[in-house]
Amino acid sequence: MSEKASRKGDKREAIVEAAIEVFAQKGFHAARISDVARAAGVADGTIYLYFDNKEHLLLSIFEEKMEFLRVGLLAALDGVDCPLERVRVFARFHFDSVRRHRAVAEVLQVELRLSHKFLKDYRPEKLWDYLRVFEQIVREGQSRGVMRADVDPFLAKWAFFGALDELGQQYVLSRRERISPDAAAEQVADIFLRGMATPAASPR
Amino acid sequence: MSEKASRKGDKREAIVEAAIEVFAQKGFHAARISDVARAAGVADGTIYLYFDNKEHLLLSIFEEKMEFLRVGLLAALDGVDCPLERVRVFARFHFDSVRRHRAVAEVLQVELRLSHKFLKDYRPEKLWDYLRVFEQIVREGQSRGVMRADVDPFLAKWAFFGALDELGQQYVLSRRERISPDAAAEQVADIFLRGMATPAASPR
DNA sequence: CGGGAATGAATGAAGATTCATTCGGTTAGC
DNA sequence: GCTAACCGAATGAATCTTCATTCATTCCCG
Repeated sequence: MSEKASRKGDKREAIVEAAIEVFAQKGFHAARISDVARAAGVADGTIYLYFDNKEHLLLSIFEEKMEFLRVGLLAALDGVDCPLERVRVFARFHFDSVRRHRAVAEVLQVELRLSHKFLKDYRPEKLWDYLRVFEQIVREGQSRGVMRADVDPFLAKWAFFGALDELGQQYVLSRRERISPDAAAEQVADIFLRGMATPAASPR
Repeated sequence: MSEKASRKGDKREAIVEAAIEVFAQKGFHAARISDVARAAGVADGTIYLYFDNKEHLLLSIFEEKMEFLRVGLLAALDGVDCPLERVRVFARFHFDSVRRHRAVAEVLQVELRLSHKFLKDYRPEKLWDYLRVFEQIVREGQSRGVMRADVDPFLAKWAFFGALDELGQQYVLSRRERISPDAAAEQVADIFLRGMATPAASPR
C-alpha cells in the first residue's frame, strides 16, 4: 500500500499513524516534524492544518489510543462476571494490546513520560478512565467478599498498573527477547489475585 | 587530601546537586544549562569542565544516586534473615528513599524515562544491580520453601519494581496529597508477599 | 475559473557549546 | 620578604546549529 495519503478524509489519520511510527522509532524530541511529514507523505505545513503544534500531535495520539484501549478492555470484560477472573482478563488484554500495537505502546509508555508538560500539568484523564475499571473491579470483589477488605483499591490500582506497564516496557524495549507477554500476564495476574483474594476465594 | 582536590570535588558536587533540583523543578529538556549554572553558583562553561555535555550530567546523576540507593538498601536489609520480611524491608526502604530525596526521585523516575538515549541505548546497569537484590531474595525464598516455585523471579522483579515506581511517581507528582508512602509500602508488600508466599508461609 | 487545501522554502527563536580572556594562588628567584 | 612569572581553573559573551512554525505561492477539484 502506498504511503501517500491521497484520499480526502484520511490525511489526519495518516499523520497520526506516521507520527506513532516515527515517535516510537526516534523518540518525540529527536523526531522532526519533517520526519513525520515525510512518513505520512505530506508536506511539513500540512501537519499544522490538523494539529496546533508538535506537542498537540503527541497529545492527540495519547487521547485517541487510550480511548481505543478502554473500549477494547470493556469489550474483553463483557460477560466475565467473577471479579477475580476479570482481573486476569484485564492483565491478558493489556499485554495483548502491547503485543499487537507495539509502536503505540512504545509511544504511550515511553514518550508520554517524557515531558513535565504531561506529568505535571497535563491530566491524563483517559488513562484514569482506563484504570478506573480496575478500581471498580476491586470494589466489586470486596463487596462480594472475594477480595480482602484491607486492600486499598486506589493503591492497588496504581500498583497493578505499574506492574503491567513496567513489564510491557521491558517487553517492548528488550525487543521481545526475554519476556513472553503471555507469561507476563499470567504472572502479574497470579501475584495480584493471590495478593488480593480472601482466603476462601484464593485460587487453586 | 589536597586543597585542590577537595575544592574541585566540591564544585562538581555543587553542580550535581543543583542539577537535581533544577531538573526536578523544570524537567530535563526545559532546564537550561544556564539555570543549572546559576543554581550551582558557577559559570555556564564551568559545567563543561566536569561533564561532557548536558546528557552526561543527567547520566552522572543517575549513576551516582542509584549506587547510593543500592548501598542504602543493602544496609537496610542487613540482619534481616527471612526472605518474606526482606521483601517488606525493600518496599519500606524504597518509599522511604522517595520521601527523603524527593527531587532525586523525581529526576530518576520522570526524567530518566525521557530520552530514548536512556531507554533504548543506555543500559541502566545500576538500576539492574538494585533490582537484582529483589530477584535474589525471591530465589532464596524459593529454596527455603517460603515462596512458591511457580513464581518467575525475573518477571516478579519487574512487576515489583513497576508497582513501587508507579506509586512513587504518583506520590511525587501528586504533591503528597493522596498517597502516604507508609501505606503504599505496606500495600505493595502485602500484595506481593501474599502473592508469592507458599500457603504454609502465608502471612496472618 | 474560484477557492479551499496543500506545499515547502524561509524565518526566527532557542539554547547548547566554545574559547579568548581573566582570575587567583603557587612557586621561584633575588 | 617581596615580587613576578606561571598555570590551571573559571568565566560568560558570542557562535553556531537545529528545527518548529509560518505564509506567500501553487495546485487541483467542482
